Amino acid sequence: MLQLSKKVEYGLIALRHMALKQRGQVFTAKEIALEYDLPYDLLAKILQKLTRANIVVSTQGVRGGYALAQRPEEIQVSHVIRTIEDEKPMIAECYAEGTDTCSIFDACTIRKPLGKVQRNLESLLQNMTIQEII
Amino acid sequence: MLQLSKKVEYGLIALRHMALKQRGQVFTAKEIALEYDLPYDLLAKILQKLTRANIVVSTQGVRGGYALAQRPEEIQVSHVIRTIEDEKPMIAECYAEGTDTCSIFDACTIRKPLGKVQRNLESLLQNMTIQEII
DNA sequence: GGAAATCCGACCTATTGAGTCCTGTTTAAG
DNA sequence: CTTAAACAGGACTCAATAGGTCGGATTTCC
Ligand code: SF4
Ligand code: SF4
Repeated sequence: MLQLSKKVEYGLIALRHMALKQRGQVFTAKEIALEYDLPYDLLAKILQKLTRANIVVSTQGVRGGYALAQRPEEIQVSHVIRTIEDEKPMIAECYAEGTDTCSIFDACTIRKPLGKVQRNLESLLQNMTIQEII
Repeated sequence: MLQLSKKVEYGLIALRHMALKQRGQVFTAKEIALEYDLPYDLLAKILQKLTRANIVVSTQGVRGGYALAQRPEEIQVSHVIRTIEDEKPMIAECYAEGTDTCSIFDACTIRKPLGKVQRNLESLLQNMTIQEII
Protein backbone atom coordinates (compact mmCIF):
# COMPACT_ATOMS: atom_id res chain seq x y z
CA MET A 1 0.00 0.00 0.00
CA LEU A 2 3.04 2.23 -0.31
CA GLN A 3 3.19 3.24 3.30
CA LEU A 4 5.97 3.38 5.84
CA SER A 5 5.70 0.78 8.58
CA LYS A 6 5.23 1.71 12.21
CA LYS A 7 8.67 0.35 12.94
CA VAL A 8 10.25 2.81 10.59
CA GLU A 9 8.21 5.65 12.00
CA TYR A 10 9.20 4.73 15.54
CA GLY A 11 12.81 4.53 14.47
CA LEU A 12 12.66 7.94 12.87
CA ILE A 13 11.00 9.43 15.94
CA ALA A 14 13.71 8.02 18.16
CA LEU A 15 16.49 9.22 15.91
CA ARG A 16 15.00 12.66 15.71
CA HIS A 17 14.72 12.74 19.49
CA MET A 18 18.39 12.01 19.85
CA ALA A 19 19.30 14.54 17.20
CA LEU A 20 17.60 17.30 19.14
CA LYS A 21 20.06 17.21 22.04
CA GLN A 22 23.77 17.60 21.69
CA ARG A 23 26.01 14.81 20.57
CA GLY A 24 27.31 12.28 23.03
CA GLN A 25 24.29 12.22 25.28
CA VAL A 26 22.79 8.77 25.78
CA PHE A 27 19.09 7.99 25.82
CA THR A 28 17.47 4.84 27.11
CA ALA A 29 14.86 3.00 25.13
CA LYS A 30 12.58 3.34 28.10
CA GLU A 31 12.63 7.11 28.27
CA ILE A 32 12.01 7.46 24.55
CA ALA A 33 9.16 4.97 24.69
CA LEU A 34 7.58 6.88 27.55
CA GLU A 35 8.02 10.26 25.96
CA TYR A 36 6.25 9.34 22.75
CA ASP A 37 4.06 6.57 24.12
CA LEU A 38 5.61 3.86 21.99
CA PRO A 39 5.62 0.14 22.85
CA TYR A 40 8.84 -0.35 24.73
CA ASP A 41 9.74 -3.84 23.54
CA LEU A 42 9.23 -2.94 19.94
CA LEU A 43 11.24 0.23 20.14
CA ALA A 44 14.02 -1.65 21.89
CA LYS A 45 14.33 -4.07 19.03
CA ILE A 46 14.35 -1.30 16.51
CA LEU A 47 17.16 0.45 18.33
CA GLN A 48 19.06 -2.81 18.43
CA LYS A 49 18.83 -3.05 14.69
CA LEU A 50 19.99 0.50 14.29
CA THR A 51 22.89 -0.36 16.55
CA ARG A 52 23.95 -3.28 14.40
CA ALA A 53 23.85 -0.96 11.41
CA ASN A 54 26.08 1.54 13.21
CA ILE A 55 23.50 4.24 12.98
CA VAL A 56 23.43 4.51 16.74
CA VAL A 57 25.88 3.24 19.34
CA SER A 58 24.76 1.52 22.48
CA THR A 59 26.36 1.32 25.88
CA GLN A 60 25.24 -1.50 28.06
CA GLY A 61 24.86 -1.67 31.77
CA VAL A 62 23.00 0.34 34.29
CA ARG A 63 23.80 3.81 32.99
CA GLY A 64 23.70 2.68 29.42
CA GLY A 65 21.57 3.72 26.49
CA TYR A 66 21.78 4.82 22.90
CA ALA A 67 23.37 7.74 21.14
CA LEU A 68 23.68 8.76 17.52
CA ALA A 69 26.74 7.28 15.90
CA GLN A 70 26.77 9.85 13.14
CA ARG A 71 25.84 13.46 12.75
CA PRO A 72 22.16 13.97 11.90
CA GLU A 73 22.96 15.22 8.44
CA GLU A 74 24.88 12.04 7.73
CA ILE A 75 22.03 9.66 8.48
CA GLN A 76 20.01 9.00 5.35
CA VAL A 77 16.36 8.13 5.76
CA SER A 78 16.80 5.48 3.09
CA HIS A 79 19.46 3.81 5.21
CA VAL A 80 17.16 3.80 8.21
CA ILE A 81 14.37 2.18 6.25
CA ARG A 82 16.74 -0.35 4.74
CA THR A 83 18.02 -1.26 8.18
CA ILE A 84 14.69 -1.60 9.92
CA GLU A 85 12.96 -3.40 7.08
CA ASP A 86 15.94 -5.61 6.33
CA GLU A 87 15.90 -4.44 2.76
CA LYS A 88 15.81 -1.48 0.46
CA PRO A 89 12.62 0.49 0.07
CA MET A 90 11.52 -1.11 -3.17
CA ILE A 91 8.55 -0.27 -5.27
CA ALA A 92 8.21 -3.71 -6.81
CA GLU A 93 8.80 -7.10 -5.31
CA CYS A 94 11.08 -8.30 -8.08
CA TYR A 95 13.49 -5.47 -7.40
CA ALA A 96 13.63 -6.20 -3.71
CA GLU A 97 14.11 -9.92 -4.08
CA GLY A 98 15.28 -12.18 -6.82
CA THR A 99 13.97 -12.40 -10.34
CA ASP A 100 12.34 -15.68 -9.45
CA THR A 101 10.06 -14.39 -6.73
CA CYS A 102 7.42 -13.02 -9.04
CA SER A 103 5.43 -15.63 -10.91
CA ILE A 104 4.81 -13.40 -13.89
CA PHE A 105 8.32 -12.05 -14.14
CA ASP A 106 8.79 -13.09 -17.75
CA ALA A 107 5.44 -11.84 -18.91
CA CYS A 108 5.65 -8.64 -16.92
CA THR A 109 5.74 -5.51 -19.01
CA ILE A 110 5.89 -2.85 -16.37
CA ARG A 111 9.07 -3.96 -14.71
CA LYS A 112 11.40 -1.64 -16.52
CA PRO A 113 9.20 1.42 -16.32
CA LEU A 114 8.82 0.87 -12.60
CA GLY A 115 12.57 0.93 -12.34
CA LYS A 116 12.33 4.58 -13.20
CA VAL A 117 9.99 5.27 -10.30
CA GLN A 118 12.32 3.20 -8.19
CA ARG A 119 15.32 5.34 -8.94
CA ASN A 120 13.42 8.52 -8.33
CA LEU A 121 12.12 7.32 -5.00
CA GLU A 122 15.53 6.15 -4.02
CA SER A 123 17.20 9.47 -4.62
CA LEU A 124 14.35 11.13 -2.81
CA LEU A 125 14.98 9.07 0.30
CA GLN A 126 18.73 9.27 0.03
CA ASN A 127 18.75 13.01 -0.08
CA MET A 128 16.66 13.20 3.04
CA THR A 129 18.53 12.96 6.32
CA ILE A 130 17.64 13.06 9.99
CA GLN A 131 18.78 16.67 10.00
CA GLU A 132 15.85 17.52 7.79
CA ILE A 133 13.20 15.94 9.95
CA ILE A 134 14.06 17.92 13.03
CA MET B 1 6.85 -1.80 3.39
CA LEU B 2 6.65 0.81 0.71
CA GLN B 3 5.79 -1.50 -2.12
CA LEU B 4 3.12 -1.47 -4.78
CA SER B 5 0.44 -4.11 -4.32
CA LYS B 6 -0.13 -6.85 -6.85
CA LYS B 7 -3.49 -5.35 -7.66
CA VAL B 8 -1.88 -2.12 -8.75
CA GLU B 9 0.71 -3.98 -10.78
CA TYR B 10 -1.97 -6.03 -12.49
CA GLY B 11 -3.94 -2.89 -13.19
CA LEU B 12 -0.94 -1.19 -14.72
CA ILE B 13 -0.16 -4.23 -16.83
CA ALA B 14 -3.71 -4.29 -18.14
CA LEU B 15 -3.75 -0.58 -18.87
CA ARG B 16 -0.45 -0.78 -20.67
CA HIS B 17 -1.77 -3.68 -22.72
CA MET B 18 -4.70 -1.62 -23.87
CA ALA B 19 -2.53 1.38 -24.56
CA LEU B 20 -0.42 -0.63 -26.98
CA LYS B 21 -3.21 -1.08 -29.52
CA GLN B 22 -5.15 1.72 -31.09
CA ARG B 23 -7.94 3.49 -29.35
CA GLY B 24 -11.44 2.11 -29.38
CA GLN B 25 -10.49 -1.53 -29.40
CA VAL B 26 -12.02 -3.57 -26.61
CA PHE B 27 -10.23 -6.22 -24.59
CA THR B 28 -11.82 -8.84 -22.39
CA ALA B 29 -10.60 -9.49 -18.90
CA LYS B 30 -10.14 -13.10 -19.90
CA GLU B 31 -7.76 -12.45 -22.74
CA ILE B 32 -5.61 -10.13 -20.65
CA ALA B 33 -5.51 -12.59 -17.79
CA LEU B 34 -4.43 -15.34 -20.15
CA GLU B 35 -1.83 -13.25 -21.90
CA TYR B 36 -0.01 -12.29 -18.72
CA ASP B 37 -1.02 -15.27 -16.61
CA LEU B 38 -2.91 -13.23 -14.06
CA PRO B 39 -5.72 -14.54 -11.84
CA TYR B 40 -8.85 -13.86 -13.83
CA ASP B 41 -11.25 -13.07 -11.00
CA LEU B 42 -8.87 -10.65 -9.41
CA LEU B 43 -8.11 -8.85 -12.63
CA ALA B 44 -11.81 -8.62 -13.36
CA LYS B 45 -12.47 -6.81 -10.14
CA ILE B 46 -9.60 -4.46 -10.73
CA LEU B 47 -10.96 -3.57 -14.14
CA GLN B 48 -14.36 -3.00 -12.59
CA LYS B 49 -12.85 -0.49 -10.22
CA LEU B 50 -11.05 1.25 -13.05
CA THR B 51 -14.37 1.39 -14.84
CA ARG B 52 -16.10 3.09 -11.92
CA ALA B 53 -13.29 5.64 -11.90
CA ASN B 54 -13.77 6.28 -15.61
CA ILE B 55 -10.26 5.25 -16.41
CA VAL B 56 -11.57 2.55 -18.69
CA VAL B 57 -15.00 2.06 -20.20
CA SER B 58 -16.73 -1.29 -20.30
CA THR B 59 -19.23 -2.66 -22.73
CA GLN B 60 -21.32 -5.51 -21.49
CA GLY B 61 -22.72 -8.46 -23.35
CA VAL B 62 -21.24 -11.14 -25.49
CA ARG B 63 -18.86 -9.02 -27.55
CA GLY B 64 -18.09 -6.74 -24.65
CA GLY B 65 -14.90 -5.86 -22.86
CA TYR B 66 -12.85 -2.94 -21.70
CA ALA B 67 -11.20 -0.05 -23.47
CA LEU B 68 -9.24 2.96 -22.31
CA ALA B 69 -11.48 5.90 -21.54
CA GLN B 70 -8.67 8.39 -21.88
CA ARG B 71 -5.54 8.74 -23.90
CA PRO B 72 -2.56 6.98 -22.34
CA GLU B 73 -0.79 10.25 -21.61
CA GLU B 74 -3.83 11.44 -19.68
CA ILE B 75 -3.90 8.54 -17.24
CA GLN B 76 -1.80 9.32 -14.20
CA VAL B 77 -0.25 6.43 -12.34
CA SER B 78 -1.18 8.14 -9.10
CA HIS B 79 -4.83 8.08 -10.13
CA VAL B 80 -4.62 4.39 -10.90
CA ILE B 81 -3.15 3.64 -7.50
CA ARG B 82 -5.68 5.81 -5.77
CA THR B 83 -8.50 4.01 -7.56
CA ILE B 84 -7.34 0.48 -6.95
CA GLU B 85 -6.27 1.02 -3.35
CA ASP B 86 -9.32 3.14 -2.55
CA GLU B 87 -7.06 5.94 -1.39
CA LYS B 88 -4.11 8.09 -2.19
CA PRO B 89 -0.64 6.62 -2.15
CA MET B 90 0.29 7.88 1.27
CA ILE B 91 3.56 7.58 3.05
CA ALA B 92 2.09 7.82 6.54
CA GLU B 93 -1.14 6.48 7.90
CA CYS B 94 -2.28 9.75 9.42
CA TYR B 95 -2.19 11.39 6.02
CA ALA B 96 -4.26 8.70 4.42
CA GLU B 97 -6.87 8.55 7.11
CA GLY B 98 -7.99 10.88 9.84
CA THR B 99 -5.91 12.49 12.49
CA ASP B 100 -7.42 10.13 15.01
CA THR B 101 -6.24 6.90 13.46
CA CYS B 102 -2.72 7.07 14.83
CA SER B 103 -2.46 6.61 18.57
CA ILE B 104 0.60 8.78 18.90
CA PHE B 105 -0.61 11.56 16.65
CA ASP B 106 -0.16 14.29 19.22
CA ALA B 107 3.24 13.14 20.33
CA CYS B 108 4.45 12.48 16.81
CA THR B 109 7.31 14.65 15.71
CA ILE B 110 7.93 13.35 12.24
CA ARG B 111 4.53 14.04 10.81
CA LYS B 112 5.32 17.33 9.22
CA PRO B 113 8.69 16.32 7.80
CA LEU B 114 7.08 13.28 6.25
CA GLY B 115 4.67 15.59 4.54
CA LYS B 116 7.60 16.74 2.49
CA VAL B 117 8.37 13.22 1.31
CA GLN B 118 4.68 12.84 0.68
CA ARG B 119 4.51 15.79 -1.67
CA ASN B 120 7.59 14.70 -3.53
CA LEU B 121 6.26 11.21 -4.02
CA GLU B 122 2.93 12.54 -5.11
CA SER B 123 4.33 14.74 -7.82
CA LEU B 124 6.50 11.84 -8.90
CA LEU B 125 3.48 9.63 -9.42
CA GLN B 126 1.35 12.35 -10.91
CA ASN B 127 3.86 13.16 -13.56
CA MET B 128 4.02 9.55 -14.62
CA THR B 129 1.35 8.39 -17.03
CA ILE B 130 0.49 5.19 -18.79
CA GLN B 131 2.14 6.62 -21.88
CA GLU B 132 5.45 6.42 -20.10
CA ILE B 133 5.19 2.81 -19.09
CA ILE B 134 4.71 1.53 -22.60
C1' DG C 1 25.05 -8.82 44.72
C1' DG C 2 21.41 -6.32 42.72
C1' DA C 3 19.28 -2.95 39.85
C1' DA C 4 19.11 -1.00 35.36
C1' DA C 5 20.06 -1.30 31.15
C1' DT C 6 20.98 -3.66 26.30
C1' DC C 7 20.55 -8.01 23.65
C1' DC C 8 18.00 -11.49 21.10
C1' DG C 9 15.16 -15.04 19.68
C1' DA C 10 10.70 -17.10 20.02
C1' DC C 11 6.13 -16.38 20.13
C1' DC C 12 1.35 -14.56 19.60
C1' DT C 13 -2.30 -12.04 17.30
C1' DA C 14 -4.77 -8.68 14.37
C1' DT C 15 -4.81 -6.80 9.95
C1' DT C 16 -4.15 -6.82 5.30
C1' DG C 17 -3.25 -8.79 0.79
C1' DA C 18 -4.23 -12.15 -2.56
C1' DG C 19 -7.18 -15.03 -4.51
C1' DT C 20 -11.75 -17.70 -5.08
C1' DC C 21 -16.61 -18.46 -5.47
C1' DC C 22 -21.15 -17.65 -6.62
C1' DT C 23 -24.94 -15.47 -8.32
C1' DG C 24 -26.46 -11.87 -10.82
C1' DT C 25 -27.28 -8.78 -15.24
C1' DT C 26 -26.42 -7.40 -19.97
C1' DT C 27 -26.34 -8.17 -24.84
C1' DA C 28 -24.86 -9.92 -29.52
C1' DA C 29 -25.50 -13.82 -32.18
C1' DG C 30 -27.85 -17.60 -34.02
C1' DC D 1 -36.21 -15.96 -27.88
C1' DT D 2 -32.75 -18.71 -26.27
C1' DT D 3 -28.08 -19.22 -25.33
C1' DA D 4 -23.41 -18.17 -24.54
C1' DA D 5 -20.05 -14.77 -23.51
C1' DA D 6 -19.05 -11.17 -21.29
C1' DC D 7 -19.24 -7.59 -17.18
C1' DA D 8 -20.89 -6.57 -12.01
C1' DG D 9 -20.22 -7.26 -7.44
C1' DG D 10 -20.75 -9.16 -2.80
C1' DA D 11 -19.08 -12.77 0.32
C1' DC D 12 -15.79 -15.63 1.46
C1' DT D 13 -11.24 -18.23 2.39
C1' DC D 14 -6.42 -18.57 2.85
C1' DA D 15 -1.74 -16.80 3.47
C1' DA D 16 1.48 -13.41 4.59
C1' DT D 17 2.89 -9.60 7.08
C1' DA D 18 2.85 -6.12 10.61
C1' DG D 19 2.64 -5.11 15.20
C1' DG D 20 3.33 -6.31 19.58
C1' DT D 21 4.74 -9.38 23.68
C1' DC D 22 7.43 -12.51 26.54
C1' DG D 23 11.25 -14.77 28.68
C1' DG D 24 15.64 -15.13 29.56
C1' DA D 25 20.60 -13.81 28.93
C1' DT D 26 24.35 -10.52 29.36
C1' DT D 27 26.61 -6.29 30.70
C1' DT D 28 27.89 -2.71 33.94
C1' DC D 29 27.50 0.65 37.54
C1' DC D 30 26.72 1.26 42.41
S1 SF4 E 1 7.92 -8.79 -12.47
FE1 SF4 E 1 6.40 -7.17 -12.79
S2 SF4 E 1 4.59 -7.82 -11.62
FE2 SF4 E 1 6.35 -9.04 -10.87
S3 SF4 E 1 7.12 -7.85 -9.10
FE3 SF4 E 1 8.30 -7.18 -10.91
S4 SF4 E 1 7.19 -5.37 -11.68
FE4 SF4 E 1 5.78 -6.44 -10.26
S1 SF4 F 1 1.12 10.72 13.48
FE1 SF4 F 1 3.31 10.25 13.13
S2 SF4 F 1 3.53 8.07 13.65
FE2 SF4 F 1 1.31 8.47 13.41
S3 SF4 F 1 0.91 7.94 11.24
FE3 SF4 F 1 1.34 10.17 11.30
S4 SF4 F 1 3.55 10.32 10.88
FE4 SF4 F 1 3.16 8.16 11.42
